[in-house]
Amino acid sequence: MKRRVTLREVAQRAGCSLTTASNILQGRYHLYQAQTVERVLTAARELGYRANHLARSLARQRTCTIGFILDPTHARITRSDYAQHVLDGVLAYLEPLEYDVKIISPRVTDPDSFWRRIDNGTIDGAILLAPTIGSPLLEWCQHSALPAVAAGSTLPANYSLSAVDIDNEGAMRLLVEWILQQGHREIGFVKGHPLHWSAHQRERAFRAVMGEWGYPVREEWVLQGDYSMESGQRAAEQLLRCAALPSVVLCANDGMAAGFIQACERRGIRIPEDLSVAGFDDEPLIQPVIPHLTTIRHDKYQVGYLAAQILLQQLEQGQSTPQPILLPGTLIVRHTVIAPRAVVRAGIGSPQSSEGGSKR
Amino acid sequence: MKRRVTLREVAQRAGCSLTTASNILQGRYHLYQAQTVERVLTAARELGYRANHLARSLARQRTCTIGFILDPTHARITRSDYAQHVLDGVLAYLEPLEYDVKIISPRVTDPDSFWRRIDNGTIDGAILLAPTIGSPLLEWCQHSALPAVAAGSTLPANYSLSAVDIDNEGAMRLLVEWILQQGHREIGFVKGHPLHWSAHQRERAFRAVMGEWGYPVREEWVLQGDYSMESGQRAAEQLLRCAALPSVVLCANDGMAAGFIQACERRGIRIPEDLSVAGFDDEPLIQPVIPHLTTIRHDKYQVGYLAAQILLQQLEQGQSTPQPILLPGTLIVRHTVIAPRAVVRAGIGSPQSSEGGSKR
DNA sequence: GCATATTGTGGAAGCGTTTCCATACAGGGG
DNA sequence: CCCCTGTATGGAAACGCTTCCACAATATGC
Repeated sequence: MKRRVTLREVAQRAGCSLTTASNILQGRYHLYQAQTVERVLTAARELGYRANHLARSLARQRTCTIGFILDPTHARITRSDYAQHVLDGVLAYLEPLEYDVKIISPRVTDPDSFWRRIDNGTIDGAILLAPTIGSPLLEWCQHSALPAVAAGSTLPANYSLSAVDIDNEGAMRLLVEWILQQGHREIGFVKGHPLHWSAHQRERAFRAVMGEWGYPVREEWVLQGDYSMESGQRAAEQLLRCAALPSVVLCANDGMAAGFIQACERRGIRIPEDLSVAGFDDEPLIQPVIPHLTTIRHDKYQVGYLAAQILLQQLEQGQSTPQPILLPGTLIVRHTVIAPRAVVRAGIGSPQSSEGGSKR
Repeated sequence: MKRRVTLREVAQRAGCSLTTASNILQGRYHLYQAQTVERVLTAARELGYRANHLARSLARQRTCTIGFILDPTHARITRSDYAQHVLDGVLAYLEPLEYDVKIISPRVTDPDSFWRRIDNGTIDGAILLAPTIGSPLLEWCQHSALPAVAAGSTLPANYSLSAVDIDNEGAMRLLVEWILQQGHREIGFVKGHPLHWSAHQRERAFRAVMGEWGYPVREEWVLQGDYSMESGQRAAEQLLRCAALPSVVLCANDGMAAGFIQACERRGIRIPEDLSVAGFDDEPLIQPVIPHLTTIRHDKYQVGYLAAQILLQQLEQGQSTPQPILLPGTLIVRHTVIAPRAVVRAGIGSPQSSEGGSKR
């Protein structure tokens, strides 16, 4: 393993100083005679010189590397589809800018090594992947000087941290309003994982729209889930024990919708003839299972892309005030939601409160 | 953004030299008086000192970071399920050892910047994710001094590069022999992507076992695919145009098997009553779609884990001779393969050539 | 012809560590 | 009392690069 070529050797060969070689290789040609520039450039080429980023980073006091930090409370999160898309977006934005991405997935719990693991001087900034409620990441972030942005979680305003996420509330409003417009009034809801902000946001939007339209939420139809397929199944089983059934059930994500539908069909409930079901996320992995799920689609790739962009902005023009960015979702109408029996071809309801439900 | 605490400040506060502070913080307590050790340690704690890895790397001439390098010929590979599992394994092995992982996904084609992108002094070694045939990665690797190991591709012997992969040939032999033992003789095959070594290995094993048992391969039943679901569908459509059909079709991966089965069912062919189908990979994402697919399972996580292990071994005890590691697959018998009509409850064939087909 | 810009170049001090080696001092054996 | 060994510590040179600033040499203005 032969030693790497250093700048000193290039300078020597070109017969000039380190300074000159450094400047020229950084493209500051105008400072020097064309002849000198030429000499340095050929020397570098002939020796196969590649700058040592480590030394450069140390001298420049910036590494051009950002950390993609996985929340330790998720188990093996790289396995999640979500993480992948976001990472893809991050890479897509950062690659052309010659920024590197370091994956950090702290598995230690002790706060000291945790901290050390993340911020040891090798990254300029951090993208926190979907920090959950009470995550040590957020705690860390409050005390750290390192610029950071959260990707995939909309944090409450009291965190002074930029965040990029899909607009959970807006998208859920969209869905609920559409459902109401279809004539549904008896609406069930399967909640997401209680440690995810998104779960609360989706539920809150559901309740808000119901309130605005003046329809009550029946609590026995609101079921706890945790975003997993199995929890969707459990929710279905629980719901089917109720005396009366809603006409539609909204699941806080597609996975639970899939589980829910499977469990229903196993019990002889036909979807959508007997019961309408809607999902959320338009998860491509779910599509082969439940091909016709009516759901909300949003762009996770874009979340990563924008998060990277925001972070770089912060790096370049100093810490700006944290701005939350919300990406809108779109309603994907397929075939698991139909109008409820009672109102098929009858009058369709409209909001009772004057103007609450406009989309952002 | 206040400056980081440096070693110098710790030394100053502890009233000792840089050397002393450095040594003590590296745990070389025995060199110093207990009192001094104590002073340095508390000084560091009080100031919240964290070593700058950059400077350390420069001084030590190793970065404790390895690159996880995506093949530029894959588009957006982070999206593939395969990559995720391997990455997961890599992280799992490297995290406890305090190694960092840098994701590098070169999107440039020009070989110079490509090279610079990968090896700029910031990584000690590289894990190449499933390099494909003719990939620039392999070309790079031949000329680079950086230790590297390929994960997820079994390279031909002339590449002097360690590789960790699933045992494509062995696993396919397992499957084909089992299929033959079920009594099948008329066997179709859907090939994988022609730029993946695995595709050739799987096909080669299929042909080898057929040869060893003395049964011909009917070329009109050997169809080109590319590992995608769609290509499985196309293969089915093409096969169904043949005058005669095989009794079983082996697809080189689960995705194609899923597409194949869907296309068959659409045309009224029942699986497995009319036609048996086997997959390969036991892709969890496919399972919800085709729950009962008979297939081969292997451990991608382990591929990453071992690749990382091998790489670190190379780093620590110098470049050893490249060793290929193959992880065995296991046969998962579910319900998409049944004995062919003709031989149900009849005599079962056995190898004609004496001893070719033993598992490795 | 002199003071003043302008242009091209290099010296040297960082950046924050590690580590080789030297030094200072104490104690022990002759 | 001197030499040797061993222990505790610090000086200083790396590591490879960037960049501030000074300097020399030439060109410009009056």
